[in-house]
Amino acid sequence: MRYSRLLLPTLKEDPADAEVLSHKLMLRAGMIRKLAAGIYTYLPLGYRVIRKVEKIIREEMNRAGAQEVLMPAVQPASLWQESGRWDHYGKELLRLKDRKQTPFCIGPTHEEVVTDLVRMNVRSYRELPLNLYQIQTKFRDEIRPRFGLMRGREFIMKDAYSFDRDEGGAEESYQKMHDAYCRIFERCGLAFRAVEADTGAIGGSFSHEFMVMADTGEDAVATCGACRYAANTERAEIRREEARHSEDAPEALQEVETPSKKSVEEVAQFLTVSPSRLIKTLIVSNGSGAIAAALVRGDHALNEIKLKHLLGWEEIALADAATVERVTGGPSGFSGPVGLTGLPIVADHGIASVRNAVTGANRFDRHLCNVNLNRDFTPERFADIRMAMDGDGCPRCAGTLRISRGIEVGHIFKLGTKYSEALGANYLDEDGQSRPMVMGCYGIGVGRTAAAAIEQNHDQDGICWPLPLAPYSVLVLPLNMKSEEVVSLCRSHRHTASRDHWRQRAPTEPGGDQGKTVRCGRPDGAGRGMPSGAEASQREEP
RNA sequence: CGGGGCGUAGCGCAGUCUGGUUAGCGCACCUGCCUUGGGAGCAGGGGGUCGGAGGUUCAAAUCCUCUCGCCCCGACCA
Repeated sequence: MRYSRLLLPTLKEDPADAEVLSHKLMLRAGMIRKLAAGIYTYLPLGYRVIRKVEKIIREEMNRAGAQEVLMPAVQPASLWQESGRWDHYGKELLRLKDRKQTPFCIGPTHEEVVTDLVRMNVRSYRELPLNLYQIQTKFRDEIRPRFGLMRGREFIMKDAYSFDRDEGGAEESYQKMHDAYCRIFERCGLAFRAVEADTGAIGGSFSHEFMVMADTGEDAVATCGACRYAANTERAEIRREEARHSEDAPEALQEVETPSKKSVEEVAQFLTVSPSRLIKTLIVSNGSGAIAAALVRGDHALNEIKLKHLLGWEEIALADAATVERVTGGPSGFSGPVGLTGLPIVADHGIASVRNAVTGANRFDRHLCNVNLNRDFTPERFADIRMAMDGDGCPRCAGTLRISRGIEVGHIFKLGTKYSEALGANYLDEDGQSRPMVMGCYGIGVGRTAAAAIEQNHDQDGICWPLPLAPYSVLVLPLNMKSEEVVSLCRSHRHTASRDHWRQRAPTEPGGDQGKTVRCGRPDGAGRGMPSGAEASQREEP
């Protein structure tokens, strides 16, 4: 491709609406343009990068024995009603009607469609295991699309679905995908980690996320320095420390005035105690009537997902002010466990060791001091319901957890029989018995992977693509247009140039910073992350 | 959906508070000259229904009302 013919609208300044680096650089390097919130056009350069990511994915998926298909983006509501997700998926599911008023949706994911396909066409255990994948545009009507390709509403995703005879087979399929994903992200030149994750709305029994480590990542990851344990903080377990009871003797309960001091910091400062002496009481609701109280230490944060699973709820949110007032008798900000009745109280393990604690008094501008477990209040159960923090104990070994940021570029789930049972995807085993297939599903955000590569590979001058993702591998740059020799050499090889070729042929050896870029908008292709490797000139090398 | 902010040329902005020339500036774009070993220079030029609708006024980018779009902070997720 001749550089001068390329549709490559570069910008010298950051567009005002771009926040993160990968978004800014992709816009400035002329790779993407926005059509609407979270909806982007891929320009020639950007699409080449996308295609390179896809190519790596295809090769590794095929190598792992998966077969490529392409399923419809528009899907009948009836299938989603059958799986039960029409009512549960929420507003992210873009729903529409055709001219006959039949309801449809635009696929945010394809468990329903692929399970339907398989139930109609696979009958025998002889046909299993089966793994089908596709690379396709998805639509999720995200509440807040942001950061360019990092969280779009329309986005390109590779999704794969495995079908096995039994749990053992499903675990093998899962492991194969795990390994394939590792190869894919390695080949993309990314520093990543596979971490244990929550299964979220997709459902299923366990899952791993593939995180590209980057400070701008939206997810927090807890990793152990001593063993291989790594988990999303949504899920990360915390080693239970032996409760170290303080030596302090329990003192008499005392109510104190704390005028307009609501937050932990305010109260701790006002009463001159450490935040770890406070016990936070959070009233949560499942949105359909159920409420519960959660107790965590003042210096800890509630993990709503852990609590949600513990309570067996489908949804969880902090209760609104009116609900808090109704169940505690006091305004929000002053809740406490003492005298709290009529709802389940769950306590984090961390509060077991707190003596003479400070809690809300369930009265406006009042807190209680010297609150003690079992004397003043008794939780119904203790559990791990808080967020892992830097320095917490690893649940698997004696090591310590560290928290870092990551971008979720891939997610694999072991689904079990959730969808095969709902939709009747059964097969006949060797004994002629009908059994539900055991499923897994596996996703990669293609555009997000490209964006993550930029977050991880850039310098002050622009994008430094890992070579396997670079839009072009060589930029031939004739530096002396007056020399017919130089010009004709460049012309004659511009279609066939490869890096190796140019190493042999070009009079000038590429510089030491191949694949690296110099600046956005520079005429040598720098800043778009095109390696400015080969130069043709007549100057003698020193 | 709650909270905050922004819509003026392709991009980045000024002008709006305090209504009043032909709506400006930088980059980009076009033409000519010149230049060409790292984002050239000089001269000239094109491009705006000031997000939209309604209102107030002799007069609206500017004031009022409504509306649409977009961005940021929280719950969702590849």
